[in-house]
Amino acid sequence: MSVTRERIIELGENLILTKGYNAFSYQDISTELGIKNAAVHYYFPTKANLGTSIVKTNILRFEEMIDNMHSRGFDEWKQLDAFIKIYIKSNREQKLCIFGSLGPDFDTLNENTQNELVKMTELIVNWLTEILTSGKEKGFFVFNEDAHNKAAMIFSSLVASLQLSRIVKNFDYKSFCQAIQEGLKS
Amino acid sequence: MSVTRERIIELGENLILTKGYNAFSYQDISTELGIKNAAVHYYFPTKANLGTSIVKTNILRFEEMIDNMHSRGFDEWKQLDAFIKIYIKSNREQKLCIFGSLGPDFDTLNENTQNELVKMTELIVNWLTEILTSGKEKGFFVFNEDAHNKAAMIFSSLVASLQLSRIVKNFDYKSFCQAIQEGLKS
DNA sequence: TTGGATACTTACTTATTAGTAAGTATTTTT
DNA sequence: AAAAATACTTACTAATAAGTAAGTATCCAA
Repeated sequence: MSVTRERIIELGENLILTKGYNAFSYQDISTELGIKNAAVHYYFPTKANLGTSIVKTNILRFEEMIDNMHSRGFDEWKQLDAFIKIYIKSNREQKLCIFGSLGPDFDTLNENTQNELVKMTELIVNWLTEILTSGKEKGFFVFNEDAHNKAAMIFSSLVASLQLSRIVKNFDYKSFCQAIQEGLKS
Repeated sequence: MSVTRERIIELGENLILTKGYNAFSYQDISTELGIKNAAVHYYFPTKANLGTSIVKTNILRFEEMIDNMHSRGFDEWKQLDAFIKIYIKSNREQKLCIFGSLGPDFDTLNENTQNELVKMTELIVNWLTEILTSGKEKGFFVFNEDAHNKAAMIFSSLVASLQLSRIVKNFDYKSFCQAIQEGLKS
């Protein structure tokens, strides 16, 4: 596939994660890549196409990560840890996650982009619910809440704390993530 | 104070909570109020002025709620419950909260709006930290995490789950909030 | 070597945006 | 009754947005 196409997706994603979907323009992308506005439209006729492709890329990336962890035989702790490490990296790079960025703009998104975002979100929450359930069965995790609620709690915590971390000074993101993990022990 | 001015703030806030800051325009407001574009600029010369006023209004509203709860002698459980009820109401109205809406757009906001948003966020998180701390001392709440992290966890959970609720079908927001409260018991 | 696919650029259009200057009607104050 | 403040409207401007039609250069395959 085209290098330019991939760079547009990468840059578009970064723009969504920093400025938000409705604040970035094709001009932002074309200027950064040293190409013209119309060249971006050549690959992605509409902004909705680009948005949808970015979410689809995130879905693929997540599915690959899960496959990878399964083939490496990661246990529930290791899987949760790998997931949390994604957020620690995002925080280090001063970025939000794709759900936290696109979520608030949901109503303004194209139907296809909305559908992909729903798919991605359900994929993540269902996966989290599953590893919490099996991890609890194996005695790894201890919690009283319904597994789906617990998954939603952990996911929500990670998502919104990326925003908290940008806004509240001296917010210790790593310590926060450790607290989430500690909370699953006793 | 002017009725129109207050209606602009109210409508502006609703637009932020549903479409997001960068997706709403003065036209949206003027059309809805049956006035002209320039009339909105008469009260709020720039969009940044309006944004800042909306956040300031939220700060005042929150401070009034705290004062009110103190004068009514609310204990820590009742205070937390009142706070959570705000979110349950927002969810019922299919709205996000002001932090969850403006947070992702932080970098695109005017400096004054940013400062007010920081103020509001610290106000909420510090208040939550305080009632968690005193509630734990009194034996009301049980948790092992650092109080500040626990406050950030509860706040983040409430914020991002409003987004989850709009996106994941059959998400039971009330049950989710109950799980948060149950988690503070044993 | 020629036809077509690929990867763009040039040069637009149309719509929407935030914002403003100047004017007007109404109410309030002096 | 006159002056001034209030609450707008009219009529714009300048910038930026998404999007498009038509053209060009390069490369690859038949």
